[in-house]
Amino acid sequence: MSEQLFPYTADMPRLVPRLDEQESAAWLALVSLLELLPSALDSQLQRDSELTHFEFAVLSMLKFAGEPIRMSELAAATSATLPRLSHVVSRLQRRELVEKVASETDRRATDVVLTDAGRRILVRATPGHIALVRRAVIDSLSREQLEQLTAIADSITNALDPDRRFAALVDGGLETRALRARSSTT
Amino acid sequence: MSEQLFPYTADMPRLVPRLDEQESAAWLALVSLLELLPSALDSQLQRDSELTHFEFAVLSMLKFAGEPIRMSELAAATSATLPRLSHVVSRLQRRELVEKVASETDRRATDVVLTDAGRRILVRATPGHIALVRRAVIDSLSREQLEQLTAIADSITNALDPDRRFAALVDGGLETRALRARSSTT
DNA sequence: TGCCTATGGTTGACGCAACAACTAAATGGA
DNA sequence: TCCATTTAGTTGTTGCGTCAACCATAGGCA
Repeated sequence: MSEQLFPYTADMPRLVPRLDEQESAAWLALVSLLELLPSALDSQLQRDSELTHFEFAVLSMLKFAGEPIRMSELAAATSATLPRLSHVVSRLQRRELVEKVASETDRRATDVVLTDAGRRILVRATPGHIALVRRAVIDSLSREQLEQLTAIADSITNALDPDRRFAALVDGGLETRALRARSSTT
Repeated sequence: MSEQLFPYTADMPRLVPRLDEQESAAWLALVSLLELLPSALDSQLQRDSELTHFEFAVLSMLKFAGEPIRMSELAAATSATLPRLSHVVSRLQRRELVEKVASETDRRATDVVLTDAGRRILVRATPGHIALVRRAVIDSLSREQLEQLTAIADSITNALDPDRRFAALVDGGLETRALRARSSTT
């Protein structure tokens, strides 16, 4: 009788140990999540606000920062590559949701700011988005599971990006900036 | 002093409650994961085996099943839409990694099987892929966290797809089939 | 039998992302 | 000062995914 039960436990050269049943279950569950959740986010935002989830994240970060941000900083904050961000920001600029400003301190650099229109779109898009996030994620989990999820996701992203090149910058760079920008307008 | 700390706690119409700090942390961590993990999987597989992660999943499911599978069944098993799968299977067919067979019982339906070449590619691609999955996910987590992850991911996918239209079919459809197919060749 | 709807799947157009190649400006020596 | 290297960002190409439209068959049911 064969022991070959799950796809990822299938026979293969044994340089790397196969996944046991528990590991396999966790991985398959995660893979399903990786397929389903992003499309759900994109289609809700696209339908209701003509934004991709990534565009929404970019606008959110800009609003959070409250002042112009370097492209490279924004890329790190959204876990994206610079080419990707560049294309997205160009599109958002064409729609007049953001503005590009040449940096004065470094003439290679580009800073990005949210326009008023961008802010309006974002504010309008947010409730529906949060509703989905709640329905799909937050409300399906207990408080304990929320903490577990945070720890688990952090472990994985840390393994994928040990140098924190794509770290969310919420603490560190952006956060202190955001507070500064905010207090200066108070 | 403003309490506006995280993007998702930003002010907005209050029809839907904002995320508190714990919810926000979990969500941001998950979003980073959703950006980083898929690209890591795709780029490893692409580099080493000229496969996307989704193509790998399709081939895996076919190997697991051990016999021709309905397109629609395969779509559910891989959490994909039928158009997406159709395109992918056509590409895989062009590369002679899978074969399409007209079903005899239902003349609208298409069944898909792994070719020998497809099996070889898959076997060659698997160790490197598993190595990444281990390095990034499995080995970063404790046994307890693996169980937590399974439960959490299942809750979320269940909320996103309550009718289980995109359920992995590992138990139920495919599993029993796979066992049957396997015992018939013993 | 004939129709009507539902199901299974394919196709083409369009939009977004990855990758590589490129320009321009800054930095760090010799 | 001059050159080499690194950093910041943009652009073009190519490939994949989504969506809508479509065709063909199956399954009621009158």
